Amino acid sequence: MTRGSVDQNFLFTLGELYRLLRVYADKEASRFGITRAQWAVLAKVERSEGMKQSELAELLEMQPITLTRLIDKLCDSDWIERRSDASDRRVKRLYLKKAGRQLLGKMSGLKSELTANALDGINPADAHRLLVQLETIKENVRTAIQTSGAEQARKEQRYG
Amino acid sequence: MTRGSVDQNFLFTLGELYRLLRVYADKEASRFGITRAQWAVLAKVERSEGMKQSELAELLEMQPITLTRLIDKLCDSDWIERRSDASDRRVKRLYLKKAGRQLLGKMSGLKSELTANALDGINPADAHRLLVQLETIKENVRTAIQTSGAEQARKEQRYG
DNA sequence: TGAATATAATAAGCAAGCTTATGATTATTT
DNA sequence: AAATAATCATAAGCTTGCTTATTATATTCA
Repeated sequence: MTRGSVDQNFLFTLGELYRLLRVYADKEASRFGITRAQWAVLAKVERSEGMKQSELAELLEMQPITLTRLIDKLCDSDWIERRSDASDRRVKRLYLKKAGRQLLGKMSGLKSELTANALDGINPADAHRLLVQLETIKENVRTAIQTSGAEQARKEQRYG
Repeated sequence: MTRGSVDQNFLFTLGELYRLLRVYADKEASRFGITRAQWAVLAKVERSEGMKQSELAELLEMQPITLTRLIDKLCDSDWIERRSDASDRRVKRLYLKKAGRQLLGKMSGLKSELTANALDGINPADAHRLLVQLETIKENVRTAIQTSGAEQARKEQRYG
């Protein structure tokens, strides 16, 4: 099998899968009164409480302002809270509140269920390899974005 | 390696990768005056000209109205055209125009380049397997969405 | 010290998804 | 034949991404 056939599909297939998965996860998560996007943020906060918003945005590969608005909603629902940093008054640090911790507890089974349904028919070893490959690709794309940005800057400097 | 570790990551990792890939592809596609979303539509039209909008929306896993707006832009740019169906006057069928065909020609190298950069370090056999797995997962999720919808309807009928 | 620069969070406005609703047309049923 | 249901494209309004700009605060360095 050549790379040609992959060329034709990888980029767009991933987009289509993402759309489906979003619909699916949103639908299931809505039973808990939360969206998939908010859930992703809440789950990351659980894994590393006390982070700055800017750090969290980087972990989630999203822009700070995008995160700000998601956090607004999580705070409105009393699942997390912003606490001002003592030594740097620009910074807000994020902490789970009791209701947030309880919600995550209730939702832990859902994530397993969604993942299991999505990966149905793929054996655990393959599933693991798949995940590793997705992480590799993430890293590649991150690098490519930086490289193409640098390329751009270089050209602008030369020709601008 | 157990499925547990995959549980913790698959769902959200895919979302993060999608976001990165979107930024990357949009950035590169913008050199051609097109967005990633429009490009995906244009490429599908190329592969099967004469499709109805509703068929295309299904192929792209997107809502008809979402597609309508993307098509509006592709038509504005004179890359494709809507032609009314002779036997069913509700239907519009989509055809590439000359400029669209030319644009796709110019962009064919870009798709290969983006894919190659993203899949750097993954050998062709693995890349192929990855793509097959993504298609499997797409099918699984499509099924899961339908199933959970049916489940819902059944419950509503029973308890509503 | 004080001015320039960098950083954290937010804001405003655009893009492209979604759901729900509507009008036009076609298909089906009675 | 008429009534009912289904389908196609579109519309309006919401969400969650993005970019670019603003405000407050920290840091650097001359």
